[in-house]
Amino acid sequence: MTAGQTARERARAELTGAIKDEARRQLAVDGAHQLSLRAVARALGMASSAIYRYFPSRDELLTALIIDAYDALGEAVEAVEPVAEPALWWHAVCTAVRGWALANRHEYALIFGSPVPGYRAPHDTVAPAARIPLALVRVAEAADLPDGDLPAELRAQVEHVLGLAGSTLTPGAMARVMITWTQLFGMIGFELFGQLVGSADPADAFFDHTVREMAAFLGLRSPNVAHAIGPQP
Amino acid sequence: MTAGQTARERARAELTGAIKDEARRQLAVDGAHQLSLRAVARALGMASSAIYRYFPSRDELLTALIIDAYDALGEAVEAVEPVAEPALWWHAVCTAVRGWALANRHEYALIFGSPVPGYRAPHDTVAPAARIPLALVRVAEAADLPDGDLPAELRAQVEHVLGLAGSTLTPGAMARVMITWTQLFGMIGFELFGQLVGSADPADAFFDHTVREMAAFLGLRSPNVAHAIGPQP
DNA sequence: CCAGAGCGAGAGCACTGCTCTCGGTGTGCT
DNA sequence: AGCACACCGAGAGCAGTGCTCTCGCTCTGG
Repeated sequence: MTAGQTARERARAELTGAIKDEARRQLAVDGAHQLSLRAVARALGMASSAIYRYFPSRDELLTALIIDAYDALGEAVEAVEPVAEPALWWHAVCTAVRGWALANRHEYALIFGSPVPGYRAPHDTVAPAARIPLALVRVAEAADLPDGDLPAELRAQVEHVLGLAGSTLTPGAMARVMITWTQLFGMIGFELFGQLVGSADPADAFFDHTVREMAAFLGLRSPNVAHAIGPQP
Repeated sequence: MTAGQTARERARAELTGAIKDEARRQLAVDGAHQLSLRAVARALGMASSAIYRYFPSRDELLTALIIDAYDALGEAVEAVEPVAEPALWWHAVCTAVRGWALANRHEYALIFGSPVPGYRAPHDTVAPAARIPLALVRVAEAADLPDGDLPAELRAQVEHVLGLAGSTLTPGAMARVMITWTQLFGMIGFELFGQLVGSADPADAFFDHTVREMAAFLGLRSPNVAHAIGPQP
């Protein structure tokens, strides 16, 4: 894939990657707020102004990191191997999301926390962002989920989403997937941002139980042999 | 209430309030990231160094704003008048939360988005933060919710929370309240932070439907349906 | 082989949070 | 009433930031 590139192009791609890597390193340590272009340049031994040859602004660098984070999370989720029993598969996918979030909390905060710059350009991020809910849809499709009554307006929206996703789910089932989707990220966000500190502070048990409850809400049959296969640490 | 205060104390309280008001104004316009102590001082016609007589750092100012925001949201939620039918009351409370969030999105992002400074001091904020989940608990107490099976570890946590909240709910019901709590804020956060942009973008219908579904999940009878199916533990 | 695009470095601007010092002023105690 | 002291506002200053501009050097396509 690097064939046909001039030396300059290769150097540019390499340096772009190095800048992102260093930025990601600082992001993981100090958070998005502390990320400084000058500090990145300093760590790379280059003048701060040279960074602007690769990223026109700090926000553009952050946007690039956001897209990469979406992709990393998407890959982590898609790496979950399908299991015949949808409830178990569901549990594995949810656990993968949480595991990635806990392991990369600043990157998670970058994509699911409050938008850091004035406003994010949504169009570059919407495609990689869709990978995670799509993974949830794939699990749901493996089960035979009942439909459900939906108000007309919502039904139209959901059917449009079904078209985008190329999914065979019924609108009622898709709506429930969307509900569990928001629940999952709400719970993980609360855990990461300290909102559970007074209640379900070590959130493992709460997370595990909630995922099961949401699976039941979705319509996935819950495997009552809980001790057979436990959650991955 | 201002009796017994010296002129200096009154002036100090007044200026402290003025600083917070101006900061809140800038927050609402530009977001937390853009909030600048110097700009606040400039707007108030004072030297930037004088601000530090009232707030020792920018983060302290933000923390004060966070606590105020929690209280404002708490008041908005507690201002919801109880209704005899719990499902309706529930709906009103959830709608109040969303309404406040939409009307004060930067303040909402400040408290429920990613923690802006290195790390926030949690202990000053945990008390006002508890007002919102407590309001949800109060609604749940008005209904006769069934219990549910809980793993031992989670059950212990939930019972501890019940003690803190002084609630008469069963552990199973309390756990479901916590699940719906995280769902509610996950959904609102997704709407505010643009995560629903490709799917349920005008989120009114989705929100409305989800609140009803979560009420049914909780065990509140839906007012429009004769006898909704209760949750299955 | 050479014009022009790409590139790195440095200086510089306007801004930030924060500190320190310096006078003036209101306050509580004697 | 007088006074010591804590409090307060202003200004200068430090270190850091994002970003721009200009200057030479180098690699590249024609």
